[in-house]
Amino acid sequence: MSDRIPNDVRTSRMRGALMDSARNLFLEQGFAKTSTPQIVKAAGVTRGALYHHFADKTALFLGVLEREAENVALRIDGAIRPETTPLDALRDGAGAYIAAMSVPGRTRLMLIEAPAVLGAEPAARIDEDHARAALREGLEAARKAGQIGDVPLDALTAVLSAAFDGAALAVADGVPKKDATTAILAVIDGLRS
Amino acid sequence: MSDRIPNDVRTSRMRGALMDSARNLFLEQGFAKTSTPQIVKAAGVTRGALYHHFADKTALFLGVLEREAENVALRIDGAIRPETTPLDALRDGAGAYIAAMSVPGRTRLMLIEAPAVLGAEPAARIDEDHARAALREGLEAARKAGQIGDVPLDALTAVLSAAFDGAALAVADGVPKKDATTAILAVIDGLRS
DNA sequence: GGGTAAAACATGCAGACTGTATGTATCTAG
DNA sequence: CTAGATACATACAGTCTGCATGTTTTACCC
Repeated sequence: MSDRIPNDVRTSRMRGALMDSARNLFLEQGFAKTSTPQIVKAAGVTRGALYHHFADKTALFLGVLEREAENVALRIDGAIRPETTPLDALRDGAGAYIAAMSVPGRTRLMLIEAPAVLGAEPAARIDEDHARAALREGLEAARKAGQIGDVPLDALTAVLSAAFDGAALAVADGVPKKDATTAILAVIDGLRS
Repeated sequence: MSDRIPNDVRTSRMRGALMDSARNLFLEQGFAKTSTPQIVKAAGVTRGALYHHFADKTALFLGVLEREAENVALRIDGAIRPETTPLDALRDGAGAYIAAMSVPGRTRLMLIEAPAVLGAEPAARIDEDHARAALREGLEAARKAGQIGDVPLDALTAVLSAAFDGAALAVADGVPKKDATTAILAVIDGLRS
């Protein structure tokens, strides 16, 4: 045949297709209720392909999750104007985070299922590499600028990150986005010293 | 045999034994990695008994979870002295919550797996009936007393509840309990108007 | 207190899923 | 062009969940 496809592009296409199908199904049904036969059927391939490219079902989930986290982090970075004060940057970032999380099913995927499927610490590590890193740097900058008091940074990052997640989940549960944003901003502003 | 046992006590004993075994295994291994054969083996009965008393595996999990949430709520209520101001009561409650959550595996069970297994809203409803109710009332009282500003209560409750959870999870992940408490108290104190 | 209905439990079975082992086609490199 | 590696398909073993069907124990009524 004349349609020779190099192995590397073949691989990346297959991995992409599997992750696309998996992402859609995970967003709709969640991880547990999505079976590998369903995923490969939606992608038009067989389970052999899946298990050739991913060690197991959770490895596929991990891949999906990392792409998702990157997209969220991108939207946050895009929302932060460089000339603002650290605390105002946090405020902007909070709004962008809530907005980015309003993609249907995304809160369940990233905030509910990821820790359950991968374990709390591995899931936190993914967040650590993306949105949470921005949060921690923001807090550090705010403290160096004297905008917030002397609170242990690791703990404060964890607590605030969870507060952001709570706001996003509340929105997904029907709380008006405006109210959730008001609440998060009240918490951030409260840190001001 | 002379050891006739009335059905109601038989039922409550069996349900209790199953929930005890399940709780231990869930705390150790998590929900997904705990099989019903394991649970009934630890309880010294068969799967028939389990499926006679519980509709399915998640119903058993629900029972375990409700008992756990009650115990946590009890410890919080016990820590709040009635004569304190609303905001100080919140501070005491926060400490008690973090302490109550330090039972090994409890954060994973209640904060990680419960939303994943039961869904975010049903899990929140359980919390709503226990610890979260106290939080909301505390916030309402603090606002009526003029201690905190005018922030939408539902949203603020959700955000703060998540912040508490984040503190408890951070402790389970190795953050010093003292640091986590400091961070949570900083957030609570920040609400003071 | 005997006997029937109902509840409590045990056993056996069907369907589905995950992960792996093995087979075949396609690509790569010398 | 050919040997070997890589990509994928097919087939299989083991395990799990939920249900259906048995057996035993308790409840109730005459």
